[in-house]
Amino acid sequence: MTDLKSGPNPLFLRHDQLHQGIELLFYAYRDFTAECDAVLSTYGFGRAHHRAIYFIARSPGISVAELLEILRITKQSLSRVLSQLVREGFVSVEKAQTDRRRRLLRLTDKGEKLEKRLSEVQRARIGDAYRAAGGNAIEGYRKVLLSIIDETDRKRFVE
Amino acid sequence: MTDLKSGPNPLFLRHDQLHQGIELLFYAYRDFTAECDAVLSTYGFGRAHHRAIYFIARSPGISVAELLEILRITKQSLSRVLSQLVREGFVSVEKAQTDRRRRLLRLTDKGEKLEKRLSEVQRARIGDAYRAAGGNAIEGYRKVLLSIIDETDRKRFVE
DNA sequence: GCATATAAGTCAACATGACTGACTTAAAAT
DNA sequence: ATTTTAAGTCAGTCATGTTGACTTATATGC
Repeated sequence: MTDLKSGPNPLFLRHDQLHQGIELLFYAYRDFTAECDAVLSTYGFGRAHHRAIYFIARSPGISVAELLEILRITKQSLSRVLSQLVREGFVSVEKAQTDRRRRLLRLTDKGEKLEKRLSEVQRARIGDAYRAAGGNAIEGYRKVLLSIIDETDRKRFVE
Repeated sequence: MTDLKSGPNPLFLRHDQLHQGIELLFYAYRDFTAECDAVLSTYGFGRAHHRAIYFIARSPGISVAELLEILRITKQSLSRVLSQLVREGFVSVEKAQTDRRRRLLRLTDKGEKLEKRLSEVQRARIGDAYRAAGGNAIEGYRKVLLSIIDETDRKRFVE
């Protein structure tokens, strides 16, 4: 495994450096999601509900199709959690004015309360990490994760 | 949401900056795992098999208890995938010499072949991202993710 | 206006991966 | 000899993902 040089790129990466990067992502995701999972379970919800709630909160009035694109799951999978969230009064649905086939999703007051609670937990964790790592590191974190993401979805992060 | 200053910490973080950090992690994890999932499904395996294979490869001779600590799942969940991997000849088990209750796990040649294939996919993705982001960014990525991880597990990354 | 395409929802069936709690077995430690 | 530990197992449950086929309503293009 003692790789030698490989081309003009000055950035030489050993396997163990790459594995460290892989494992950091695994452990961070594991711990990042665990906290909210605990809150959600007290509502009888799971991670799938959280994802729906989260992205509806970011884009009030998002359509079902748009949400499916973000989550990359099947209509059936989303429909299960979505109809549960609507039935229990966390999410409201209204027909779009221009295209009345589209159903636009919004959080109700009850939904917003839950969303705030969950987002506070996550903002606290990432905020603490950002502060511990420092401003320079944040930019690096963003750059690397953005490059990991499929090219088609990177445009979601233009500011 | 136009927060004003908050204390002596010079690093001021707006909600939308934190949400960007949260979403980067979501999309990156989604895309990072998707590629391997496709390979695994051709073997009739899932993500859980991959995680076992991956960490056995990193620590040949790891015990079941150690693996459970890393994955933070129940014995039953691990046992299902592990016994499947052993039955199909991807993982071998031997009793520890000193403590014969402990079962030490190793990849077989067949298991190593699969592991190499999966790791190559992941190393390529993270390697490309590292190169695209640059050496400085890598350090930032590491710092932030390390701070997201539960304190008890950070020691896994001392070099 | 009619044919086609699209957005959404639904039904049935299934796989995977997580969980709990209780129990067994073997071996180590006290 | 008793207790603790490591591992495995049994039985049942739940959440979240999948597929494929079908319906309904609406929009769009000819």
